[in-house]
Amino acid sequence: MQMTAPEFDLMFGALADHTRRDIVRRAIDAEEGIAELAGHYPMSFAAVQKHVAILERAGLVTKQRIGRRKVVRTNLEGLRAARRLLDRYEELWRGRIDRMTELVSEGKETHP
Amino acid sequence: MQMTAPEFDLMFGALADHTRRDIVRRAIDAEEGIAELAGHYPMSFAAVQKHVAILERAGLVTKQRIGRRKVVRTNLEGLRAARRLLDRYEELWRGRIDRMTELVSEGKETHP
DNA sequence: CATTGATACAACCATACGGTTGTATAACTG
DNA sequence: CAGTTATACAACCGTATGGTTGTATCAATG
Repeated sequence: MQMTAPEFDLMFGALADHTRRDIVRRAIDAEEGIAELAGHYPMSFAAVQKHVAILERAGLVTKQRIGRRKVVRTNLEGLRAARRLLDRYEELWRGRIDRMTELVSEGKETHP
Repeated sequence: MQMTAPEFDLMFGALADHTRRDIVRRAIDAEEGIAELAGHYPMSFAAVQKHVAILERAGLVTKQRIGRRKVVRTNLEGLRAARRLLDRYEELWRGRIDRMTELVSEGKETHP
């Protein structure tokens, strides 16, 4: 699953809020509806609802209707997409170290 | 290195912008000053300078004076801190699967 | 079908964000 | 030390964000 820049903007933007990260964590167990989630935070139901909407737009959670509730569930693939980008940066870093090492040993390699 | 919620806010917030992610990527090689970085983007020098400041405040890059330039360098530890949080979420997910599996096999275990 | 419970959505407010221009400071160079 | 280069910072502007309250929809229940 290949992500575009604006999708990453949404994803990291969604993760840049403590309440939303906590919702992601809680929604891993996929047990609570929005009203239940809202009970954990010192803000209105509507505010939490907006947070969930932002997470949903970012692809980090989905909502599933169960009875009259809508249970919020974390989307593992979304989390993985974000993590993979950070992995890529670390790979680039490693590549840089490799290039530096190669540069240092170049003398040896070209003049054995 | 243990991070607090507001630090993660800054970190993910900093990553929630395409230009800033690109600066992080470029700064892995730690070769360019701010003016050189600014050359890559369709915006003013001051705008790029502000982006770098945001990345610096988030602990994702550092600046090192070299001559009259200030070379921007990505801070690997910052990237790792963000990645580790996402890793933790995935572990929680795995734990949930384990608990579910355990629950399912419980019948077998208790009545062999 | 009227009521209750859970969610959705619009309007509004204060503050933060991404960009601009302009001015000031630091460090090399002649 | 005068001039140039690279960076810093303040002021400003439009828009997005995080919160509020109020109203509307939708599903289960008596």
